Amino acid sequence: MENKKKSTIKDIAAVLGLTPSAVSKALNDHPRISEKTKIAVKEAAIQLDYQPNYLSSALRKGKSNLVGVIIPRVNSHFFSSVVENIEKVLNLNGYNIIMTQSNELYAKECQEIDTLLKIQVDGIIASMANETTNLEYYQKIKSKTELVLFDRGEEELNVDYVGIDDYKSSHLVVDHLVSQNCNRIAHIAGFQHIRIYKERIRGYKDALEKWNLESKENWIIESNLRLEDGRRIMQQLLGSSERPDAVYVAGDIAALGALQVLLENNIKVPEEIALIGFSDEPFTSLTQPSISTVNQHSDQIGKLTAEAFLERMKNPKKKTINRIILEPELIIRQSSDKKK
Amino acid sequence: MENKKKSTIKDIAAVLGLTPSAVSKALNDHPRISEKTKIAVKEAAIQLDYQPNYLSSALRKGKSNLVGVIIPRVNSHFFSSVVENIEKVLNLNGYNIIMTQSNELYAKECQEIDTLLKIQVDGIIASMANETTNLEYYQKIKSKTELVLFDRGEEELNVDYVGIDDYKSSHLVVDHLVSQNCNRIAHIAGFQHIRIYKERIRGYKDALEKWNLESKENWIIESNLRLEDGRRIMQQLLGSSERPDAVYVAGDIAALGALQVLLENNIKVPEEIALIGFSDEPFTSLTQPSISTVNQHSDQIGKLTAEAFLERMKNPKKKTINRIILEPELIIRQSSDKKK
DNA sequence: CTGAAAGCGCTAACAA
DNA sequence: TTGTTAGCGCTTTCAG
Repeated sequence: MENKKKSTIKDIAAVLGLTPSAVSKALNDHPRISEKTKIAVKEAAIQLDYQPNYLSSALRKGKSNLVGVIIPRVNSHFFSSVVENIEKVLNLNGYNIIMTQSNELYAKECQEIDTLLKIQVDGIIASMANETTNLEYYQKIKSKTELVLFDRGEEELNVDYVGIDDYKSSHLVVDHLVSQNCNRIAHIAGFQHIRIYKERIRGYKDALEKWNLESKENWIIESNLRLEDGRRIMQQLLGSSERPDAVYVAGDIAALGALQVLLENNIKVPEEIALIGFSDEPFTSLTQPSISTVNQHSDQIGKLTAEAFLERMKNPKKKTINRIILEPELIIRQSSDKKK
Repeated sequence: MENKKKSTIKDIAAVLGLTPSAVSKALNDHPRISEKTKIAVKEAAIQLDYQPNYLSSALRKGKSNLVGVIIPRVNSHFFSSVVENIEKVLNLNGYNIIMTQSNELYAKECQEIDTLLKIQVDGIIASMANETTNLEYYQKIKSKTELVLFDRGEEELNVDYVGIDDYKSSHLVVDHLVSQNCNRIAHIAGFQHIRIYKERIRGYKDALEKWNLESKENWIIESNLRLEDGRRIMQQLLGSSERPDAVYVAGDIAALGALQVLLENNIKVPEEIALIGFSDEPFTSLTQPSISTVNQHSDQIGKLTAEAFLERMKNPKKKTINRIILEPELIIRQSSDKKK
């Protein structure tokens, strides 16, 4: 069995008859080291299959160049695309990311935060779990390191944030539904304690008012927006005395559940009931009928979030908070387009 | 602006009039420390909002309790579910995972490997990128730390492996298609240089032979199995002089592309051409018609891979290699079921 | 241009 | 039961 031996700068130093400090400087292209020794050192490093030890240099420098990224679920196109773009930008700037998922659970989120802090990440980029109402752990992050939020973030935390205009999204949705002659529009909403969902509800209500449409309280139903939530609530809406003629769902997965129930009940979509989701998950274009939805520009969000983070790292003491709000884009598909 | 100050065992020691080493022992429940001081230390740790520093303890102990996980793409149900299950098991055993994705690119994979090695992970769990043919970097992992592979793994590397029986999968698929009276079965394959795809091709050929069906070389087309590959190859097959009456695709995404082309050409699925994919990605049940596919038991693979890793950590010198091969399961949906 | 020495935060012998 | 000391691998003054 081969030996799992890792070589260190000491080994390189020994081979070349130098001191570890000289080797360290050579490897880091320190200006006051001769080109000759630099070349020799780098040569030897390759020979010995030298791999720098992050732990020790991070410990010494007090900087790990690691960034923790916490997302609710990895298996969602929106979040994984955001992370991909964050990673792209941060890698170019010498950072590596540690991606973790909360699975929408508060307890898991807290655990992940603690782990990341123990690992001594240089900062944390996060989108909060649905369950999270207690901001204590996020305050803890703030007291120990840098924090930037995207999509699901609360204003009270007073940190840099990148997201879309959720209020406006609802207007786009309602305006479009009205143009399709819908006037009994229900909203399968996310939990009101989360800012983005609250904004979507607020936008929905204001848009209804704008068009002089009635806004029934039992047409706004909050939930976790899982598949089964969409199914359950759609069933509930179908059973109610006053059926809506359109349903605006604050998440695509729940919209899919709602669609399943509609089809199982032989209800024509969009003719009898129109349907609109949120996030532009890829599967929305695969269903029959395809689901109209709102594009959140995950690539832009990822890029801008990473840039906000880098900016914050350069200037940790800056007091002004950066809030970047992108324009949402309505994607009209079969589930809400009666003309086709 | 609040101070981003992290407290250390020194701070705790100072508060209680102890030495750092005593505090360290107390925090780690060392037996030769009195209950009284343990309680006092833990109390003070909470007061000071103490967060252990992984870097230093890892450096000292030569063990980071970090495990690197490299997957081709995070945005695939199969891989994200495997990772989720790996994480579950490893967390229970005191490990944290660092999840990275190669995006199917060899260069990215090498970069991720180097990063993980620098971070001094205690081991790496990986599923290889499609592009990877040069095993040099995997040899490098082996020479520095522990390695366990799942799904996409090569036998020559001679490391612990968890996967399904790909050869048998193809038999299940072909047997089923034959039962549906298909006898001109094409195969949109993965690249032959990857063992699992080679096995699927081998199984496909042997199964055809078993049923005395002709096996045309231009009915086996290798590709990257992306959506556009599925589209392109399906188009090619439709244009060929001898059209198949069934297509077995080695990946669900490519199968989706193939389905799109079939529908665009008004070909009845499964009546004119039957279709079967691979991996049981959730969207396969959403398409119209839904896509038959092969279930790879991602949860089991994740769990068993993590257990194999833990076993290896307990006994790094063990020479015998563990190869765990699970039974595949054919999931019959509309795209291949003519009776419905 | 290179060397000597100290130290990041923590742990583990060995002493006391 | 607690303290002393040395050191994990690397960086960084400060000397030479």
